Amino acid sequence: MSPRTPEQYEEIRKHRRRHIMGVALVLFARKGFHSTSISQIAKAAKVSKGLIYNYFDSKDHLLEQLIVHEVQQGPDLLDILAQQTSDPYEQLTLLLDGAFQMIETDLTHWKLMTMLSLQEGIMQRMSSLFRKKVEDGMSTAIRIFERMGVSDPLVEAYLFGASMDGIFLHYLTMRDLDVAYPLAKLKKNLINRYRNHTTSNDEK
Amino acid sequence: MSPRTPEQYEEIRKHRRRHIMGVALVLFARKGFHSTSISQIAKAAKVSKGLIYNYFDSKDHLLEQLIVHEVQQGPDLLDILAQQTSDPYEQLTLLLDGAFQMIETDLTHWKLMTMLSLQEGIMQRMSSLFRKKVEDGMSTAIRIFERMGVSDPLVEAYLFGASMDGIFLHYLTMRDLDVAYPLAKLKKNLINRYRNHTTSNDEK
Amino acid sequence: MSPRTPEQYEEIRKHRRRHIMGVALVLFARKGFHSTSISQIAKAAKVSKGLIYNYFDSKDHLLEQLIVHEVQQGPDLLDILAQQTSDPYEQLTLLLDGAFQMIETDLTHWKLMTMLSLQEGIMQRMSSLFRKKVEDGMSTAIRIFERMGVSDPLVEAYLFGASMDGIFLHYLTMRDLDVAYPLAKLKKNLINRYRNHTTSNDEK
Amino acid sequence: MSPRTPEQYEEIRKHRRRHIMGVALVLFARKGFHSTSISQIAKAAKVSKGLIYNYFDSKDHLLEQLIVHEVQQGPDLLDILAQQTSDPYEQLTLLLDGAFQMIETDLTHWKLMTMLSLQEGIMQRMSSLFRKKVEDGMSTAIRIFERMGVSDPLVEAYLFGASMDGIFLHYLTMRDLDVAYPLAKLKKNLINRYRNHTTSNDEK
DNA sequence: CATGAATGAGATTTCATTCAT
DNA sequence: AATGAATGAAATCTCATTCAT
Repeated sequence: MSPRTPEQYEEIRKHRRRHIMGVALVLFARKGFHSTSISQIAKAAKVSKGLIYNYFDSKDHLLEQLIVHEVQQGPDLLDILAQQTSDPYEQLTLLLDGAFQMIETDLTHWKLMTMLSLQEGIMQRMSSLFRKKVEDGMSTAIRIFERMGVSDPLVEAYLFGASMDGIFLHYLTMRDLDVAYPLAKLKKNLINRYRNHTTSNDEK
Repeated sequence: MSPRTPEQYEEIRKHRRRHIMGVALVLFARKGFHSTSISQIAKAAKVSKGLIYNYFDSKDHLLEQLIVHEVQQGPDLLDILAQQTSDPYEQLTLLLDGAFQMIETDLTHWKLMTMLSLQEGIMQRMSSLFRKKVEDGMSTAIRIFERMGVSDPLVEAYLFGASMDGIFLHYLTMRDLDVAYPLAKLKKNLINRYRNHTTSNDEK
Repeated sequence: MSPRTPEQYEEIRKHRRRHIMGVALVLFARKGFHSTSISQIAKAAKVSKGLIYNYFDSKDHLLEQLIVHEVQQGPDLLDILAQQTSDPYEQLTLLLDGAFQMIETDLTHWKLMTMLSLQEGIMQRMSSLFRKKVEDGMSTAIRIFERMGVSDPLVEAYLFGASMDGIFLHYLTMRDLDVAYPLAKLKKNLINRYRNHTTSNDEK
Repeated sequence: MSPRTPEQYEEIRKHRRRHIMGVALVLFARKGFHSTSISQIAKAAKVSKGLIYNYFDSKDHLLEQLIVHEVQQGPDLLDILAQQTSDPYEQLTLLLDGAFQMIETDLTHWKLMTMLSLQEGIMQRMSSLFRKKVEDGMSTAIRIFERMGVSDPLVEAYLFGASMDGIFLHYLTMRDLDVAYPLAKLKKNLINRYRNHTTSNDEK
């Protein structure tokens, strides 16, 4: 009879908002932003089209919120793992473990972000957000490689990051083509590669 | 003013066709398939909308032709390079050279294909085409690594491929964010890495 | 904390109702009926959307109530003024004074009514209401001019009314274009014009 | 077989454009801008909704074009008439004749412009256009009254203009309420009023 | 072979109105 | 009595595709 309290409304809004964003994330990641219509999102989320506009100003805004959430979300996997141990090799191992584990659970996020990053004009709007994120990640990785005594930690970090994303990319592609991809073996190989990396690239 | 021969007409058609495909490739790669309209392609190609339908049944068909052309195009960079020398290390060096050179010229192709491969329902239709392409590339790479005496050539090939695509991906992303990316250094590092790879990952 | 009496409730309702109508009037007059949404009215009135429907059946009904109120409101400025003095010239002066004073305070009402009267299908519904209002106003004005001895009191009344509304219309338009409008001078001129109007148009 | 020449296309476009604008003008003037949908315009013009967007970027743009056309259209009725005779009284008579004749033919234009001028935010965009138009009209009128020896030509011009628009406004309103309006009599009265205006308001 | 006007299906967006609380 | 989340119909707008010329 009496109206809901502001807190209850707030709660409802938060839930619904998350729900819609979750559904949109999956659809955007699966079919791309432009090929996903608001109608499809509404149907998948079992809400009306109108409601989505109650929560987001526009389709673009919905995407933007999604991106912001994604970027703010990942509170630096690197940082967290780096604090669990001080041995850089172990840090790397943990990092790899984490990343390869994440690949299964969070592939949707990764896929969406990668798709968007390839599309002109979408990421640009939020480039500052990203630059920060990228720089933070890189500096952590660089520090690890520094302490491993790698000759050129910066390049090593770049290469490491590229390998990881390349593996993700191939994994995704292969999966869509129904071709097996030896994720586990690649992981083991990468770990081995850095086991006593201290000397691997320095003989020059 | 003599009427053109059928052959000349044929030639003109082929030309036009290629021209339209080229323009479409660039636009698709830049803004994505769905965000590029036929009108935009027509305007960019300086032809009428109607003419495009004279050459392609539909927008989807245009994309399909683009993909087929791309796939058939690259007559295995790997193969070609592999024949220039028999020393596997040199082959790898040439391969890297070729790839890093291509990165500047053919990035558009790579970008489009990668975007499409992430988008559900587009590549699936042509999956057989791709599987073949991928398998061919892989087997060539595997052979190189085999002859270099790497312990697990298959995994090495996968990793190598992933690194390359990861580097491309990062390069593109960074470029869009106006951040410098040390392409040259990465290349040198990769070459060094394989210089005497024979022993690098085998100590286990 | 004693429960409110039914009378108090009634009072509150009346108050709220008027408040909403007042806010709606301003918004309708400013942006037009169709460009003003119930949400905007609710926000401006600091009540919920639902509450508005508690007081008015629909947006159309709200407008209708507004019009009825407006029409019934003005209990004939003309009549009132006419009773303050018996000299027709003084009556006219008072009328002009009143009208030009009202122009600042009640412009919103005038604007809304004029907008609506230009819009097909809105006033028609209430045409009987209006006809009455117009006829009453006219007959009062006609009587004044009659007693001033004007040769054609009816036409004079029409012309007088038209001048007044024309001035309002121009004043509003100019104001929106940030152009000064000599309201005071026009008023003085009008008064002068009728000072010894007895003879002004009769020489024919 | 062969495509139409650019000139033919240009002709088609011009015709259609005018046709759509004509239909839109009538509907906007009748029901107001916001209450008229593109669908209604399309249906009334017997074209598809899409075609309207082929000619106008948006509904707002259509309105804007309409306004620009209207404003540029009337190439100063005042100016034209002013040149037909040098006697200011005759000029005024011609002007009144012209205006009262126009009232029947061009009422739609007048109505639309008046409605729009009352609606905040529509005319503002084009305020410079209007200011110019208004100033031109006023200065011509002022010059006429100057030469008639009126004591305050500026105020007289304002009053004259206001009377005209007021008459139009009332005429329209009355017509919609199915009440007769003595247009002809008002015109005659106005003409008489200025016949020997030279002395009418100056006795003070 | 070539053009671009025209269509119509479907996308995005708005908003009056309902309803559970 | 009061709230604002939720709906759905209708509006604006886009664009692949057709077609007369």
